[in-house]
Amino acid sequence: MPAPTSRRELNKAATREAIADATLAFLRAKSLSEFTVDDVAAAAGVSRRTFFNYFSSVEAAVASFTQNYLDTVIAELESRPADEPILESAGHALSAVDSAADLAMLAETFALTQDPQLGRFQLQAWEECSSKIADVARHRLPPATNELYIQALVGAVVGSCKAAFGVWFQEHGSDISPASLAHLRELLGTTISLVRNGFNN
Amino acid sequence: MPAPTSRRELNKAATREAIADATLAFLRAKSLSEFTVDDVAAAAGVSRRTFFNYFSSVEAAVASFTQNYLDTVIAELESRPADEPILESAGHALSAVDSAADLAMLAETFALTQDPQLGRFQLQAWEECSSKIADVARHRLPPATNELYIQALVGAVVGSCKAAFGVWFQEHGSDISPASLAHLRELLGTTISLVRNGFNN
DNA sequence: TGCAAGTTTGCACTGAATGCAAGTTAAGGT
DNA sequence: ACCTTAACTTGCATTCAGTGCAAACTTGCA
Repeated sequence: MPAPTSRRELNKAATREAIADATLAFLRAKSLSEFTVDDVAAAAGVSRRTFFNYFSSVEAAVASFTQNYLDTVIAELESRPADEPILESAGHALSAVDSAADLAMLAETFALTQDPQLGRFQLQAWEECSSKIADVARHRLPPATNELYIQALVGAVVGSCKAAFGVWFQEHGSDISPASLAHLRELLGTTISLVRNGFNN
Repeated sequence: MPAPTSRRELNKAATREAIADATLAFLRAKSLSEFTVDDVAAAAGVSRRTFFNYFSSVEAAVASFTQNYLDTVIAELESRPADEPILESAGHALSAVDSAADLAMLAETFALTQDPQLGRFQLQAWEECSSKIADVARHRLPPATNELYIQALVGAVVGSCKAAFGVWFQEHGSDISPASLAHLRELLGTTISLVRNGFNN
């Protein structure tokens, strides 16, 4: 991936990250209603107006972390061989993304989901993810594949894996130790195979 | 269900419905940014402040339709015999709710989902639905059942059925004819059996 | 009838979100 | 190095969302 890295791009990316980070920092300390966009903008060293040039709300700023994580998984999925069974690819893609940073973020976003105001935006990130995965699936499955099959498959995979992450988070909180990660991978593996082989065991 | 129907309750329910209906009426004609809460409140014959006593936003008001539909399905699910296999119960519950009014609403909410601002709230309705179904499942499945199994199952069922509704809507739009409804039921049936028997056919 | 509890409303206030125009900064050609 | 152009940032002004509060009004009940 030859990043089209002009100076402008770099600045934008840095600003974007600064804003998102500042937002997250506030959320670690306070709830949504206890700080304002002005606070975040100031902390990120940027004007209020610039904040809104990057994100349409504080909620959207936090959701960017989840989006990043999910996009990474999707990139991983796309890089799998095209003839691999798609559920197997999914399993590998999920296992491949396990850097501490990524997963710590994901765990944190699960914690944030407790606030429905933030949860909405997280859900939307997953939804967008679903539609991107559906695109990938459409290209990988035989061309004549039923649209229902594709969409139901993606819905089931994403829905159940999200649930698996939820179970993991409920048990381990923000614990990112190797043991915890191994458990996560096991949960995801089990889930994928349930989807593959059916829930009627 | 002995409705605890005092006069107060009736008034509240009527007001709530009036507000939700007025909101929907505006959305049929205009997009979110083209009218205000004041407009809706006026149309519902209620003050702006009262609108907010019932719903925290226009988006939440529309989402109430989806919530109602999903709650109906859940009630149906709960009324199934406790020893019926749970995926079978799910299939029956989905088929049972097929009044034209309910499904027309559902189709409409799918159309509205195009606006992400509204979509977020719809997603949240589905999410709440998932957690309610998980409660039901926890009571129906053997007590020792793995939490992962429960959550993954519910995630898969809800995720794939939502997808099935999406496919149906994409093909039929707001067509509520018997033929269209038959097709919907077929799509849902196929989806449930995919979840039951696995996507790896 | 009359009191207690539940509801509606208006008012006031904070802060989100967006358009616009003026100021800054980077990119690329000369 | 200089200038032009396009991209980006900022401040300002405006509209409207959302909430707390207190005063009016309804309903439930003794």
